[in-house]
Formats: sequence, structure tokens, C-alpha cells
Amino acid sequence: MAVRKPRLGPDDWTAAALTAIGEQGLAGVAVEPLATRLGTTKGSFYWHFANRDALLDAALRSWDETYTDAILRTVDAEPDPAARLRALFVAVTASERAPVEVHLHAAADHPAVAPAMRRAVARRTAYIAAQLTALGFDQAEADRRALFAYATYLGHIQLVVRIPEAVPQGPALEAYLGTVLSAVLDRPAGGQAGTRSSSGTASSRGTSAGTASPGTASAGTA
Amino acid sequence: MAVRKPRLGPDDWTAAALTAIGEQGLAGVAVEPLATRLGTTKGSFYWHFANRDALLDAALRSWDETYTDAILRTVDAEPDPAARLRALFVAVTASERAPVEVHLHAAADHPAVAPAMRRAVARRTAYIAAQLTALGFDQAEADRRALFAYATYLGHIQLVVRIPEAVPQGPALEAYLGTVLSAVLDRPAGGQAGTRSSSGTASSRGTSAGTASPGTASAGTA
DNA sequence: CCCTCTCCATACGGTGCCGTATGGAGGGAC
DNA sequence: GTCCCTCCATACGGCACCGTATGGAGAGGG
Repeated sequence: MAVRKPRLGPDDWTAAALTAIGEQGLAGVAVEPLATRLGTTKGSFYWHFANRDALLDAALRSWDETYTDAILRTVDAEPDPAARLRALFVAVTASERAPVEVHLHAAADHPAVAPAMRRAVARRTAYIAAQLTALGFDQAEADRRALFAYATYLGHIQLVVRIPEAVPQGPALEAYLGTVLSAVLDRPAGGQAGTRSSSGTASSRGTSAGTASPGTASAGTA
Repeated sequence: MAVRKPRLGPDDWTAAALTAIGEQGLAGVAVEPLATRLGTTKGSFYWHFANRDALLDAALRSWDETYTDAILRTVDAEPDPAARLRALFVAVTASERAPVEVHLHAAADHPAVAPAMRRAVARRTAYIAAQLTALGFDQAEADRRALFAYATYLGHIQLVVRIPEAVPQGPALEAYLGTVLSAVLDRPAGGQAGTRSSSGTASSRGTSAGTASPGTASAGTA
């Protein structure tokens, strides 16, 4: 057993806070429960931090570094834009990042979380859009597809965390991610619908657009 | 002023709870604050409900009816599958449904919310998949795309609620939704990348896939 | 050996919420 | 009018958490 009592530093509290966010969301960042988990008391906490919000700020800074800076740095080492995007998709969907991401997005209405969130989303979508423009998409289309990709990412990790049985596993997941990635990267088939802006007559136009393609070459899982 | 005191029924509390979820999430379903908002006291609440969880259950039943049953019923009146899907997209992205949906998804770890959520997601994705199979997609591909569509929906409303400035407005939003809808409905272009699973050599292959299409027909925002 | 400075434990008061107990106010049945 | 039954107001105890106050324990310097 050997009940070690190594003095704690602010980093220990910050790390514990991030872990708690992954497990219970923002509500998990509570001083007394964290103290119990760290085998100490509030006395320790209020020595290192002014209050709960200070801990939250520190945890959010740590999150920014680990969940955005680091991953973009890693992915950016890939040789070309398409490889970067694929590496990004693989990295963010596969790991244990999801719980923290989901819980933080879910708390984006909190005054301390909101600015960090806005910044992170802006940086991430900008990075994706930059890769897409490098692939030849014009700026507007790249922005659209970047937002599209990010929304899909958000929904995906949300499902993974909240309703895991709705998400396929193993090779089916591979196939699913392939579908998603190609939707983001590939040009549409005939160039009929979608990319056009169309101010008001969207509904009638959309009908004809929807019935356009499928029914013939079922290339899918055959 | 005329401080009316109309007796309250369970439905009033249920409606107030759903409203509170839309504004503050599950934490908003708190007896005393709701009582204040309704201009009454806890005494009223505990007459109509056994406890807080009973109110939550009632609110979730109301949510199921309003946010899944009703909308699927409405959309199903459209003439063909593609029109149904488009109507579904328009209906769920445009309105004030988003806050409640986002906050409830964010609380899907709550023991009372989890089963309701699972049920709703299953029904919704099943409906989308059914339309896609009616459009000629085989079952596996339809399931993939249904999940894809739902994940995109989830991420979209999440962004709308949490970081609205990241989502385009007006005609740009129309264009964006067109991009999304065509990604879900259209067949991929040449059938090169993506739907293949590809175990290890993904990066080199992904390169050729990414640089395949764009750069030519820039139909975008010209 | 003692002094001091860093770090932590304990005790306390305050707040916001849940759930219970109990005493009515108000309106219909008769 | 009076009874009763439905509905609500008030008061209370309890819990979980925040933040403060204060008294040490331990290590290093002199």
C-alpha cells in the first residue's frame, strides 16, 4: 500500500480536472470531489488556485494545447493535404479524445468555456479549409466543406460517447469513415445540386436534385 | 397587472421543464426555480409530481412526441423519399428545435435520458435509412448514409447552438445545406476512394484520391 | 537546534437545491 | 351555510458544494 504523500502541484489539479471533464463533464470539476480523488483536501487546492474558475481556465488551456495544437502539429507533418485530412480524421475519431471533446462542446455556453471553444473551432475549421483550398477547391467551397466535416466530426464523437451502439465497429466503421471522407473530398457526381446557392426556390429545385442519381450502379458493399 | 392565479396542472410543469431544457439543459429542470418562473411554489409541484425525476420523465415523453413523432408524421406526408429527406433536413435545421435537441443529447448519460435518447436516435436513423433504401441504396449503404446524415445533423445543431457565428447565414446557409444534402443523396463521382476500406496503405492511396477531381469545373459561387 | 516558509488538514459559514410536513384558501356538493 | 376535497404556501431538515480561517507538519537555511 504505502500511502505516499507526494506534494501536489497545480499541474496535478489541472490534469485531474481534465480527466474529470472526460468522465463527468464540467460538473466533474468540483473542488471537494477532486480533492478526495487526489487523496488530499480543499486546503491544498485553495493554496494553488484562487477558486474553481481558475482551475477551469488552467484545464482549458491544457485542453487547447493537447487537443488542438498538438494534433494539428502532428497531422501537419504529413506530406500532402489529402493525407493530412485523412490522418486528422483517423486521429480524432479513433481515440479516447472523444469524451473530453463532447463534454466540453456540451458546456460551450459556460462563460469560461465559450471563448476557448470558439477559438478551437475557428482554428480547426480554418486548418481543414486550408487543406481543401490546397486541393483546388475555391475558398467558399472549402469553407463549406470544412464546416461540413467539422459538423460530422462533432456528431460522430457525440454518438460514440452517448449512444455507442449506434456506431458501427471494426470494418464497418472503416467503411463508414470512408464514406464520410469521400463525401468531404470528392467532387459531386454530375454537378447538379448542392453547390449552387439558390436564394428562394430551394424546395422545388431540391426535389429534382434529390431524385437525380441513385438506383443504377450499386457500387456499395458488393 | 391583474395577478391572475390560474391553477396549474401537470402539463404546465412539463411544458416549463421542456422550455428550461432548451434554455439551460437538464440543470434547468429544477423544482424551485421552475416554481418561481411559474409564479408558484414547490407545494404545487409536489402535489402533481412525486419528485424531480417524474417531471423529467414527463418532459421526455413530451419531447419524444413533439420532436420525433410529430416531425416524422409531417415529413412522411411528402410524396417521394427524396422530398421527405429534404423536408426533414429543412424542418430540423431551421427552427427553434435545436436548443432542446442539443441539450438533451448533451445529457444522454443521465439514466432517465439515455433510453429515450437511444429510442429516438434509432427511430430517426431507421426512418432516414428507409428513405435511402427506397431510393435504391442497398441496406448497408443506406445505414451508413443514414448514420452519416444524423451525425451531420447533430454536429450542425450543436454548432448552431454553441457557436452560431461559425455557421453561415441566409443564402450561404442554403448553399451549405445543399452541399450536405447532396453528399448524403448523391452517388460518389468516379468511385475511386473512400468506400473502400483499405487497411494499411491509406495515406498513399488517399493522395491520389484527393487530387483526383477538383480544379476544373468550379461551379461554386461564381 | 530553531526558525521560517511552503504546503496541507480541519472547521466553519454560506448558497442552492431536494423532499417532507403541515396549515390553510378556494370552490363545488348538498 | 357548511363540509370536503383539491390545490397551494410556508417552514423545516438535509445534502453537496464553494470559499475562508486558522492551525499546524515538514523540509531546508542559518
